[in-house]
Amino acid sequence: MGLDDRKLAVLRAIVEDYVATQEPVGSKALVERHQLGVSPATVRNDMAVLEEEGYIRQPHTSAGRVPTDRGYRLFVDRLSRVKPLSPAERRAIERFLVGAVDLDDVVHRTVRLLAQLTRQVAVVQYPSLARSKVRHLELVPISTTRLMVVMIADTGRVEQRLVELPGPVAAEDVTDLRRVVNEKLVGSRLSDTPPLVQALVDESTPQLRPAMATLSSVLLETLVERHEERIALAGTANLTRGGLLDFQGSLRPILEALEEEVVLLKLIGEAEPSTTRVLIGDENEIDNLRAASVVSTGYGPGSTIVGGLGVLGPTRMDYPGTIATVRAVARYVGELLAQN
Amino acid sequence: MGLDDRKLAVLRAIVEDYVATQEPVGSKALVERHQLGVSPATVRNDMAVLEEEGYIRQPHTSAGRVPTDRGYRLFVDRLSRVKPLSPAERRAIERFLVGAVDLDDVVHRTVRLLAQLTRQVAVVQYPSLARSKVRHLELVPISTTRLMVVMIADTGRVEQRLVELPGPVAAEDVTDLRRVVNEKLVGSRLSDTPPLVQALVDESTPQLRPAMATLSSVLLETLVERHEERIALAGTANLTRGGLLDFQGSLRPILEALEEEVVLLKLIGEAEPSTTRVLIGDENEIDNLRAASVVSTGYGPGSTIVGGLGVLGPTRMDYPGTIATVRAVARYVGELLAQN
DNA sequence: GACTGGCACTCGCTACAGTCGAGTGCCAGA
DNA sequence: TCTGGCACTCGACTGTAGCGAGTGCCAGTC
Repeated sequence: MGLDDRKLAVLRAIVEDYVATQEPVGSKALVERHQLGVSPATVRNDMAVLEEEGYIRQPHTSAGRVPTDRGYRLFVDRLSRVKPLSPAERRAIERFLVGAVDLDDVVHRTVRLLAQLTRQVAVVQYPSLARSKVRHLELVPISTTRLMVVMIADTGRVEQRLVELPGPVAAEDVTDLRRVVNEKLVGSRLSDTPPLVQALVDESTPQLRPAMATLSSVLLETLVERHEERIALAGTANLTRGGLLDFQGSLRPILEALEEEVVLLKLIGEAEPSTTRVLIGDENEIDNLRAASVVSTGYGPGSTIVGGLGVLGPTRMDYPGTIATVRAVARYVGELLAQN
Repeated sequence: MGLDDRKLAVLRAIVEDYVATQEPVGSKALVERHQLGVSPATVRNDMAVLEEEGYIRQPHTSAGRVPTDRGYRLFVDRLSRVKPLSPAERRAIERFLVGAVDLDDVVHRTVRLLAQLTRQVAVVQYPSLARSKVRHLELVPISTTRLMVVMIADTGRVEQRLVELPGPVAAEDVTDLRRVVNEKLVGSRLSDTPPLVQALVDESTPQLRPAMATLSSVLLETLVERHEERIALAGTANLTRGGLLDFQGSLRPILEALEEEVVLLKLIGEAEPSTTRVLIGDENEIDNLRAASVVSTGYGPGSTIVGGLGVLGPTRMDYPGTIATVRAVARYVGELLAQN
C-alpha cells in the first residue's frame, strides 16, 4: 500500500492548507498553491488513495478534503519538521520569564506565555512533589493543639497544612519534633518517605509519639497523596477561536474536562524525559477530548523532569509551530529552575 | 408613570416564564400560566406600557416579550423574594464543606459547590490579606543569602516568598530577624503595616539592617501589594448551557474576562458587609461582561468580611434562587472560618 | 504505466417564493 | 377600565431552482 513521495506531498499540502484556511481543500486549489508539478486530476487520484487509506476524508461529496486524525498523525510523524522559533518568540519567552520571583510566579508566567504564544489553552503542572526532595520542614505552632506544617521542596514548591494534634504539645516539644523530622526527612524524595515516616514514629520518645503519629500521617496523606499535584491553566478563551467549527460545535466537553485536575494531569503529567508527546484527537483517552489535540512535554532543571507542561487545541492546529514553542518554553523553564 | 400592581405582576410573570423557558413570552401564554384574572388583550396593553418604560422588549415584531436589564433590575429589587433553600441544598452545602482540612481546601470546595448549586460560574476570593492579621512570620534559611519568608495570617491564609538577601546572614541573625519581625508585626493588619515595617528597619541593629531592609521591602511589595489577592474559579463549563443563546452567541469575551484576576476581583471583591450585590448586564462596568449578571457577597467569620464570593451567569438567570444560594454558601463558609 | 483533459455527476449553499402561525396593536363595545 | 375581535406583521419553515466547487471516471497521450 505504498504511499509514494507525491502522495505524501499531497497529504502535507492538504494539512498545511487546511490548518491555514480552515476550509476543506480541493484538488485545484492545491496545485495552484503548491508546486506539485502535476495536474488536478492526478492529485485527485492521489487523494482517492489517501482517502481509502484513511488519511483524509470528505465532509460531504462535492467538498474538498480534510485530514483525519490519522492523517495528522502521519503528518506529525513523517511530514513535518519542527519549526525554528522566530527571534521575536525567543525574545518574548525570555522577557516573560525573567523577573519571576517565585515558583508560583514562574508557573503563572509560564502558563500565560504558553497560551499567548500558541494561542491555545496552556497547562502547566507544578513540580511534582513525588519528584522533589524535602529541603526543609517547618512546624509553626498555631495553638497548643494545632500546628502548621510547611514543607519546602528543592523544586521551590511549598506546601502547607494545618495539623490538629491529639493533645497539647509544649513549645520545646515542637522544637524537638521539628529537629527530628528535618534530620530524618531533609534530602529524601517524598515518594520514598513512607518507610522513613513510619520509622519516625517508631523511634519517637513516648512523650512525642502521639504528636508524631498525627504529624506523620498528615505528611503522608496530605502532602504525598492528596494534594500532590497542582496545575495552572490559561488561555481558555482561545478555545473560541475558529468560531465553533473546531470541537464540533460545542465547547462543553472541553471545558468540563479542563475543570478536572485529574484529567489535566493525565494529559501532561505522564511526560517522559525529553520527549514531546503529541496526542491527536481520537488517540486521546479522555472521551471529552476526542475532538482536541494535546502537545506536551516534561520540564525540569538540567535533564531531570519535575513536571509537565503543554497545550490543548483543535486537531486542526499548527503542529510544527506548537511543538517548537512547547519545547522551547519547557527548556527555558528548566533553565530557570536550574538557577535556583 | 405609575406601574400599578397588575403591570408589576405581568412583569414578574414575564421574567419568571422567560427564565424558565428561555423563550420570548406572549400575552396568551402568560394568562394561561399565571392567574392574572384578566384577558390577553389587557395584558397586551400592560405590556405596551412596560415596553415603553423600558422594562421589556420585543426581539422582533411578531415575537413575545423579553425582559430588559432594567426589567430584571426592577424584578430583583421589588418583585422577588429570596427563595428559601431546599433541604437538599442545605444538606449539600453541609456535606460539601465538612471535612475541609485547610483554607485551600475550603476555598476549593466552596467554589465547586457554588458552581454546582447555581449551575453557573463560581468565583471565590481567598481571604484578603489586607483584611487579615499577621499570626506568624516564619523565616527559613534556604542558603546563606536566601530566605524563605512564610506568612501565616489569622484567616488561615499562608503566603510565602523567596527573598534574596544583599549578603550572607548567619543563622543566629536569622533567629534575631524572626524574633523581631514577629514581635513587631504579629497581630497587626497587613494594610496597616507600612509604617510598622519602616520602623522595623529604622530600629534594627546596624548588623541586621541590610537584611531587614530587603526583608521588609519584600514583605510590603509582595505580600501586601502584588500577590495580595487570590481567586478560585469553577464551573466555566456552565457557560455553555443555554446553547449560546445567552451571551449573544460568543463566550469569547466572558472567558477572556474570567482570565483576568483583576476583573474577577472587581466583580466580587468590593463586597460590603452583609449585602448581596447583584449586577445585571449593562450595569456591569466591564465591557466584556455586558451580557452577564453577577451575584456576589462578602463572607467571613462572624460579622466581619474577609473576602468575597459570587457567581456569574446570563442575565437570564434565576435571581431569587441564585441570591439565596450565594448567601447561604457565604454564611456557611463564614461559620467554618469562625471555627478556626 | 503514469499522467492529463474532459465530462458528467453530486450536493451543499444561496436566493426566492409561499405558507403558517404566534403575537401584536387597535378599536368598538360592554 | 376591561374585553373580544380583527387586521396586520414578520419570523420560521418548506420547497424549488440555479450555481458552483469539487469529485470520479474514462479515454487519450507521452
